[in-house]
Order: sequence, then C-alpha cells, then structure tokens
Amino acid sequence: MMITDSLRKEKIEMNLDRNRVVRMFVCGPTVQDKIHIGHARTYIFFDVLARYIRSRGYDLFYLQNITDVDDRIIKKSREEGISAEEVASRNLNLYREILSSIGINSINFFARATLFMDEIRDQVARLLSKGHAYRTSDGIYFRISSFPEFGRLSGQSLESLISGARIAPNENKEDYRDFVIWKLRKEGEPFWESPFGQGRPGWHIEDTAITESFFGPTYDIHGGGSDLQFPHHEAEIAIERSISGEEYLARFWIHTGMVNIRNEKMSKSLGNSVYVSDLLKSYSGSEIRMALLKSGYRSTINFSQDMLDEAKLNSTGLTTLFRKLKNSKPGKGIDNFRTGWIERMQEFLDDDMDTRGAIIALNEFSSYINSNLDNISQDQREYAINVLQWSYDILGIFDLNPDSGSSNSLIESMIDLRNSMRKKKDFHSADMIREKLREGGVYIEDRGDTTVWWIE
RNA sequence: GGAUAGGUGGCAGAGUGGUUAUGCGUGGGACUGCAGAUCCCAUCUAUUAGGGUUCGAAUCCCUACCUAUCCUCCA
Repeated sequence: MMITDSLRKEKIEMNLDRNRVVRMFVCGPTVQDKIHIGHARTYIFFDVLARYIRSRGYDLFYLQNITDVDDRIIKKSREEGISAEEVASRNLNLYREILSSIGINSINFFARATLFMDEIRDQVARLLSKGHAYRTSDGIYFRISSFPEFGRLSGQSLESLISGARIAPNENKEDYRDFVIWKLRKEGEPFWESPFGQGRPGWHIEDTAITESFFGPTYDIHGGGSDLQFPHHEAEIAIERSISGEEYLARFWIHTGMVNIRNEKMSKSLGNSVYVSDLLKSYSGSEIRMALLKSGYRSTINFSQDMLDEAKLNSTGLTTLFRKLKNSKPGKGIDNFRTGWIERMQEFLDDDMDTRGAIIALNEFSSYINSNLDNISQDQREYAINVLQWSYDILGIFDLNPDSGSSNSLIESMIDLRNSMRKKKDFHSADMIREKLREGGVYIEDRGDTTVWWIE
C-alpha cells in the first residue's frame, strides 16, 4: 500500500514484512484533561490504519505512550490538592473509557512514561557520554549542534529556526534551540532519583526510551498529530539516532491534520475545545468515527455540528441496511450481481488510506443493495452482509445492531396480531399495537408482506 | 519573516489537461392504508482575482489577495 511519508514528503510504497512483527508507535496524550475531538481524529485514524494493516495479514504491534508527568499535570494536582500521580491515573482511566466508546480497540500497549524511568535515565546517560548532551544548573540539555539533520522532518533548517525563534532565551543553555531531556528537581514537584540529580524527564526523551525498550533503535511506523512534527518528532529523531547511530528512527512517518473550530485550532486559551465526552451525549462512537473518517487524514477538518449530523444520517443508513439484510427474506436472485465491493474499498485504502473514498464506495454499495433488496438471493444476501461486516471491522462507522430480529415470541405475536388487523383493514387497532410496541422501544417497519422490527 | 497545506455550488468535499464526483440541503415522483425505510428524477447558472502556456485549464506557469497549521504547551 501507498502512504504519504512526512519525512520524505512524498507518497511511497509502505513495504512491510509479513514474516515479522510490524511495529507502530503513535504519540498518545498528556493525561492532564479530557480528550477533545482533535485527539479523537488522530487516534481514530491510527485505529483504522492498524485494523487495516492487520486485515492484510500483517502481525502489527501498536504501541502508544502516555505522558503522565508534566507541567500541566503538576499544576492541576496543586489546584486540586492531590498528587500528580492521581491526576494522571484518573485521566488515563477516563481516556481509556473514551477510546473504548469510540471503538478504538487496536492498541496493544499503553506505556506510561513514569514506568520507564530506568530506560529514560539510561538514554540520558548515553547521550551525555557521547557528547550529545550537557549539564546546566537546571537540567540536562540535548546539544542540537551535534545533530545536523535537526529540522528535516518539519522542513526547518537550523538557521531558519534562529530567525523565526520566539522562545524565551535561557542563559543556562549553550544554544537556545537546545531542548531539555532531564529537568532537575524543583520544590514541590514530583521527582525521581538519577545519577545526574533528582528530577524528571523532558517530554521528548520519554518516547524514545519507550520505543527503544519495546522496539529497539528503529521501527516501522511512527504516527501522531501534525502539530507534533516540530519540535517533538524532530527531537525524538535527534535523540534516538544520536544514541543508535542508525540512519533512521522510523521507516514511515505519518501525520494527521488538525481539527479546527470555526477555522481556529482548539486551545485552552481560546476556550473552544470540543470534548469527546460531551459529543458522546448526542452521538454514538461510530457516528463520530464516520464524521472524522469522511475527510482525508491529512486535511484540516473544520468541525461543526452539521458535520456530525450528516455523519449520523450516513451511519444510520448503513446500520439500517444491515438490519434489513439480516431480516429480509431472500428472493430469486439478480443476474450480473455486482461484487468486488471490498476490493474496491481496499483500493482506496491502499492509496494513502483514503477512508473518504472507501466510504463513498460503501455508500454506492448501500444504494445498490437497497435497490435490489427484495430480489437478491440467499447467497447474494450473505455476500452483502460480508461486505458490511468487513467495513464494520475496518472502519467502525456504523453499528451492527445485534438486537434486531432476534426471536422474541411476545413481540412476534404482537406483530402477527397487528398484521391480521391490517388484513381486516382495522388500521386503528393496528396503529395502536404499533404505538404500544414503540413505547416499549420496539420499532417496526412493514416491508411487503413481512414486518421487520428492532430495538433502539 | 520562514516552512507546509489550501482557496471549488446554500454547506461539506473530490477531481493534476478533454462526459463539472459524492454526501447533506431543496423540489418533484415511485412504493405504503398510514408511518418508516428505500429508490428514481430534478435542482442549486460552483472552480479567489488577473495574466500566461495550450486546439482545450478547476487541473500546468506567473503575479496578487486571502485562510489554516507549525516555527520549543500542543493530537
């Protein structure tokens, strides 16, 4: 399959190896607060990518880090009078609940940074001994001048970073572009022991320590939001390659676009964050997935209520189709029945994970089956159910509604009674039964001489 | 100022030289006792502006204007 590699800045063949584990790492959140729709966009995309790669016969290990110690978490712990560890644990639990609500089930391991202190200290020590890092009075810094390729991923040259710089000067640093890898302990902050003094890790080195301990110095896929390209992913590359001497850190770099609100990025200061937990009050996880997967993964999404409402319609349509297929009676079959729908979706996904194209193909499939629903044979019906099942497994943009049509003698007999009323043209009584069923949460639909029902 | 994406109908959003996708919306029709779902047809005189290349440009080139993201908090 083809994928746009952020480092090479072109669409290239993603040649993975079926004979060994495919290693994918995606930058997870700092567990300081609830996650917003922008996080969801990124994690839903990589969830689909992971599912798809696996469906193609690869054994993929999907690793995600969790930043569970940082300035914002510490700030929050002070505000609430509880430990930073408690803040992090609480938000991590919330995070995992939300992931499961939006159908993200592909992550093999969540690596909390604070559980990898040995590996972090070890990386700091190796960088120091190789001359890639140095001590100051407030911490240990990575020496950016020792890694000339810094800036390649984000298209920034070291020089241009000087002219556009808007960072506060720090006289402790040799060069203000240097970044911290170990922060020495400050009063009232959590700290860990280390040979270079009590303190806590800098952000960038957490991820390299985690990936090195799971995958070694190189791995296959590194993903994350495009806002992490600079400086975070640049720093990861600089750290790990300085340590390993390898030509690369990850073979493929994949970045998702931002989700904007009214044309602006979500941020705390603008107060425009849309939290997933709030959306889940009105929309299902699969509807949220539909809304986000309808755009190409690299494009900026301008979030709106309309977008979700439209996705909800799309999603419901597919759920309805699945329900009908499960309940309808087979017909004689139609000639020249069109197949190849899964292959068509695969073509889209093989071309830079075009989920939007795959959804369009799925909608066409939906129209086609709906048009022929009363005529398709048992085999054709099973094929159609397979297509939907496959789409559900990979994209997760609608629901399979397992409750519908299962045998329930009370409901069935009420429907039989209603249909005999209808035959006698006693529509008043028939409508009353329908009303009663609806009060009990049972929806029915007359299709020719059969009646389909489901529970919402 | 630098880097990177873009600017397409009422809205969202494809399309890298030659029948103007697709979804939502809107109008009409079919089906139905009704409802629901679905299907069909139509509709919205759409390509930021100005030049250029070409038989032909949304697509390639130039200029201008505009927008977003990044340039050490960030998914």
